[in-house]
Amino acid sequence: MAKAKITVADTSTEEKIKEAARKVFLRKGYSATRTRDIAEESGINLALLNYYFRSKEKLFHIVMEEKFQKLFGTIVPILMDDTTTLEKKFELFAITYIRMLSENPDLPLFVLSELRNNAEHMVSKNDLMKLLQSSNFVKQLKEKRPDINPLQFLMSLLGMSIFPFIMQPVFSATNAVSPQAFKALMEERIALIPKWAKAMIKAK
Amino acid sequence: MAKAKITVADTSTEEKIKEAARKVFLRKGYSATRTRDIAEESGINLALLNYYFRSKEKLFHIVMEEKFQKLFGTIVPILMDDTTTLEKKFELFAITYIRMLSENPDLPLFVLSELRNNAEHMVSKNDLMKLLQSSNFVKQLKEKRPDINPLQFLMSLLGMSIFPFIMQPVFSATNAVSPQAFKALMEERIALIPKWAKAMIKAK
DNA sequence: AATATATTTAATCAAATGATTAAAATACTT
DNA sequence: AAGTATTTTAATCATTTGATTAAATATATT
Repeated sequence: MAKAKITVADTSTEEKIKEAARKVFLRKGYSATRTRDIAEESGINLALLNYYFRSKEKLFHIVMEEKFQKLFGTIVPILMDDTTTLEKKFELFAITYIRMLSENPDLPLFVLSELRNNAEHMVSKNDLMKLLQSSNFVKQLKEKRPDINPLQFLMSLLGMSIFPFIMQPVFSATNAVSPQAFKALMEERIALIPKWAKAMIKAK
Repeated sequence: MAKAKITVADTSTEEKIKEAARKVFLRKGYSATRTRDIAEESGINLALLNYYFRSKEKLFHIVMEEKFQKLFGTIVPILMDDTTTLEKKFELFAITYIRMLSENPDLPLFVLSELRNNAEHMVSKNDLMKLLQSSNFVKQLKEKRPDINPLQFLMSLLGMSIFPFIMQPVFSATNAVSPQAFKALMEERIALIPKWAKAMIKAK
């Protein structure tokens, strides 16, 4: 009944299940994932999943929390920094975000599509948007372009960065863009996005 | 055994089921949707779903085909048109696409997230990308900016347009942007996107 | 070693779910 | 109206699936 409190360094079973859960949930989403998939993927007995995490739902919540943080938390420090110029933020944003997404290509679709159904899974929900609203990035945007809602720029930056990864399934299935070609496109994009962002800021 | 071949104008039951299927599938996705949900939503007996469509899978496929076409087919005529300038295409694209998405806000997340799992559901897959590759839009982009892969511009345009709708669940759940405010932002975006696109094309 | 505690396993439950069937109701044809 | 085909319904199946239980094994504690 009393869970594994002692076994702190135990990354063995519990962590194996979590790792498998990350993999399967991210690939198939909550509803299409069977607890048996996770058990099989991690090579453990099905009952252990419930022994360690009580339920599919609870395990999912842990994964979701991690991934939400990864998807949106990554950019926060960059946008908050009040020692960098707006232009520099564009550059840091692009390189950080595109690189992170390249290593976690199914992160956006996972988080955003799961959020659609269960908004209650939204972690640190109030924090995020308020944080961004009060960021140095937003302040700088307002100074440069007081005529445009900063959210418009933010959505564009995020969209230009995230959207290609959301489209990747389409590219793959159509054989239009090979994985290698996609990777190259994303590397090229790291330079393009800040260039474009600067042009957008100036556009009248 | 012989299905309804005679009743062609019958939009009654069959169409009622399809309409309910559109609604439920789009809101919850394939896996989270139960055939009983669709039956209840359309007010019909569960067995009728299988009577008319054989299986959940088949019914889904019909809906998916429609929605895929709507998400990507909408822009094809605009991009193919060789009587309009590149700048005009930006404008037509933005107004057409944003307006369509405003009326179908959960279209992108539905199509793209379902496509992730079942790429086989991709309809007219070869056609789409080849069509775009040979479009007047791509030709014009190549002329103006031979140094940049046209796909980079296309992804940005699509991303800037589609991404806000994919983010909508986040906005709603965080109470950061009310539905009315979102609608206003999107209307504003209809003018912003072509302006930005023009600036991006010129950016060196 | 003996005992207690924690972990793992195999078997099983109960509910949910996609699908089918046989009968009833309705519509159509002659 | 009678007969035939189509549509609809209620009941039921067979699987799947999340979860539990009780026993077995391993690990720690004394």
